[in-house]
Amino acid sequence: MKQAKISDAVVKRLPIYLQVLNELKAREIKTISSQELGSRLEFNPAQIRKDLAYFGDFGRKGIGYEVDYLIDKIRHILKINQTIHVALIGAGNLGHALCNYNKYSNDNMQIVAVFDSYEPKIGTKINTLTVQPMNELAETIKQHNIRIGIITVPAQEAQNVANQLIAGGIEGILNFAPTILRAPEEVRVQHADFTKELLSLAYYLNNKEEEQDESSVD
Amino acid sequence: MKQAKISDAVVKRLPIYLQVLNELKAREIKTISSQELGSRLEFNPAQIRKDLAYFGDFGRKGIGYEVDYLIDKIRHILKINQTIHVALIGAGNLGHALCNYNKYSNDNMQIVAVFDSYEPKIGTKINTLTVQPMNELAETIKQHNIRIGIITVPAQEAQNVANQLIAGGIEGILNFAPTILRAPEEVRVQHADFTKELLSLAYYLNNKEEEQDESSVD
DNA sequence: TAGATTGTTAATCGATTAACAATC
DNA sequence: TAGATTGTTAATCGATTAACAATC
Repeated sequence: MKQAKISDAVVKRLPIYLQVLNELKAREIKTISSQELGSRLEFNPAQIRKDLAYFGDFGRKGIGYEVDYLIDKIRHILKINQTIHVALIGAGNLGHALCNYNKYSNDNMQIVAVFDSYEPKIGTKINTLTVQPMNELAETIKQHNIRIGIITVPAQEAQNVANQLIAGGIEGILNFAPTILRAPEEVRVQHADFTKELLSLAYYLNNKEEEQDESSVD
Repeated sequence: MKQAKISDAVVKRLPIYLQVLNELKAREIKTISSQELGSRLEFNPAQIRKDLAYFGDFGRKGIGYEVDYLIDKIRHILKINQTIHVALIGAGNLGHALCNYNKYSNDNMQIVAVFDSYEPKIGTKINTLTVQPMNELAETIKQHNIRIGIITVPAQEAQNVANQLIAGGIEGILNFAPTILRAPEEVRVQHADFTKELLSLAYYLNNKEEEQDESSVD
């Protein structure tokens, strides 16, 4: 265990490990080696061992990692052993989708409040939650000890919403709007913009390795 | 212009550049330097110049980059000057959200068919599209020259859907299901799993730099 | 014990950044 | 011309991988 500063690359991989481990658990596999975990993920086994070793000695030489134990450790590292309260701003289709995801996932992120600025939506229900007006945001954040805000409003409104979240004392933002948000350093902003994923996917369509063509761009 | 092989890191940044450039264009800014683009994105200017220079000499010394011209070039690189046909599998809330996004975005990705395996959904409409049964997938891919498939089904069904897409001759998959998909090398799979983003966000909540605590994990 | 696999150090690889000649 | 900014080379930094002693 070192607890130097952990690189973003490592942190990004932890949820991936967790995902596979959960699948292994569901299949009642008790133990896994970095070798095998690596082959499932197409990751280098040494990388996996190194990533995990940043946080502790979770494995056993000659044996590997115990699935249940490792799940628990990673959940602990990611803070999802404790429940984290989340607010969602933007009660559109995407907002609905996220609320549903929420129901089924077994991590302890919980959307506890939904907001929208569009008058007719206020007071409507999403599952058990009632859509609230934006002017209740700051108060609700305090009341429910909300630490993360998810932004699912159109791009033009996103910065404004972000500002309100920040003013309300939020610690992290997951932004689905296709725009760059400005935020103070102490507020972590994560961009979950699938249009970017889709566009970079497009790049690879005609660029399958050797068939690259000097003149293609120009 | 070199056209060696371009690293994933570079390709990931192109859509980000495009996004900012589009915003600049909307504000009728004609020209931008790597310096200023960098300050908006908190990217290093040299990195931006280098990224762009992989694809051509798009800038002008002493001046910077012409916004319109650069947009056009990046769109070209990403292949979104041409329309790319997309199929969406899974007509839930997330599927609906993506179909709507589609309407508003100005890139030429177009969802031209929607599929679902759940009987009652088949024949219902999402905007102008009619939800089709899975057994029409392969045929429709060919008919409409569909190159990308978006998977928005539950995790347990995702691999099965992916297999059908692959069998149908798809070139790229954008997977929203929180599971690892197996696919042959020539099919590019991009994971757009926001649960992972959310989880890594959680990590940073209590780990704000110096307040890190040796004993916290153990 | 012999075989397997970890945790970790050292070597490699690749990506980012600094610096600067070229030039608009 | 003088000032600005590119494209690109060289230097730096960081992340990945190989290798192996420790040990279950």
